[in-house]
Amino acid sequence: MAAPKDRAAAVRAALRTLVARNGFHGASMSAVAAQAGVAAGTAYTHYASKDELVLAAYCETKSELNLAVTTDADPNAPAEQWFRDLWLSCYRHLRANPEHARFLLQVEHSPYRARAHEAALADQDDPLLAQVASPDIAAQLLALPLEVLYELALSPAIRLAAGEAELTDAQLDEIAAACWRAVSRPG
Amino acid sequence: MAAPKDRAAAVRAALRTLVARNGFHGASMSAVAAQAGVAAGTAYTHYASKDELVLAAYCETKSELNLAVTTDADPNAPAEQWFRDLWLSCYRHLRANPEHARFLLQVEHSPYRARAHEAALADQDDPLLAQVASPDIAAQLLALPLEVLYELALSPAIRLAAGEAELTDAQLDEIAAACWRAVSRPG
DNA sequence: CAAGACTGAATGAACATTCATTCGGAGGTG
DNA sequence: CACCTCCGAATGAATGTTCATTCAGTCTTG
Repeated sequence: MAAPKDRAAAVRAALRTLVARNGFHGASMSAVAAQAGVAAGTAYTHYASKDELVLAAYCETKSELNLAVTTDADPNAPAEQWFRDLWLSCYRHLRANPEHARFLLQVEHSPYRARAHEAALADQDDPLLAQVASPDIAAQLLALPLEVLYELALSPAIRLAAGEAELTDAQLDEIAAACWRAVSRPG
Repeated sequence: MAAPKDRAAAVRAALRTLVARNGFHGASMSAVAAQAGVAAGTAYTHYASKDELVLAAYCETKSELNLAVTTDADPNAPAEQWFRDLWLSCYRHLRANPEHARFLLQVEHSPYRARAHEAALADQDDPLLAQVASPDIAAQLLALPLEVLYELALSPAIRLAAGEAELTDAQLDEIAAACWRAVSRPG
């Protein structure tokens, strides 16, 4: 858009913006190209198809989130504090970029879901998985499938960041604590 | 489909099935009509547009869920038990009808979201809201916006029901308890 | 037989994708 | 330095397809 430098990145960002705002319906390739400030054909010099572009934008978005989250949380800290920092930085990163949150949710509930997860795994392994597997932390978590723990713990952060509600710092601390109460062994 | 009685209902069900399976992309009006076993024009005898059909199918799906859930949970029981029954019946109803779960999620993360909520409110008031507002129960919940409590408590039931993972009864009890731990006042 | 439900081919708009063409600059040549 | 030649990125009008919606006519039912 501004910098005529990386047009592929501009196209990815434009797709993310339009999908977040108007859904896949409202994100035709010509609308995406217009939003990116390039010609209709340009997207196809970088991505073979719309599907490929969607997957690339998903991987980029997810990897930015991973970066934000793993930068802020110290896996050697006590598990409860590690989780709190993780949760809050996930929420804050997405609240600062609500389009990212809404795009992620939309892809993850669409038929792209399976292919997107596959592509994201191929793109980079999830650094979060490694941290969760560490003995200190694993010992304090419920013995449930990772998918379930994810739904209880981190997924609320994404959905709340995508929502309209404005939450105070105190509320966020309370919610992060609530998620920790959900996934950690009681007592 | 089976009964040639209520074609409007058949069309709603067909839309739900196709959207759940293939997303809004894969649910063209002609595909929906074919799935419902009627002609392309027939849907328009009952609904003025595709949007109207989507909203009607959403309202129907949501109201069936409401019915299942409020039948099983006794608002006069102790709050913890009330919640457990509520959570489990929500999960079980949707697990028995995974297309309902996937359809709901897909609508709620699409640009239909706002209009769908509006339509569902107009269609019938949410009996859950009344129960949550009752003093016995409200006193034991965290003082957070309802939207937040919903994300922490009931939303995981829907998403887990939409997922592929098979969960045992013991795991379900554990997860329902985890959600209750999240939204109830600790101590 | 009247009124409505139903049909499915027809319509025009919108879409993803293609491709003949243009553009800008890197490198070679005199 | 001026000039020419390439080359891949970028363009945007054109293409063929698919879609939501319509409607003239057929069938059902009371």
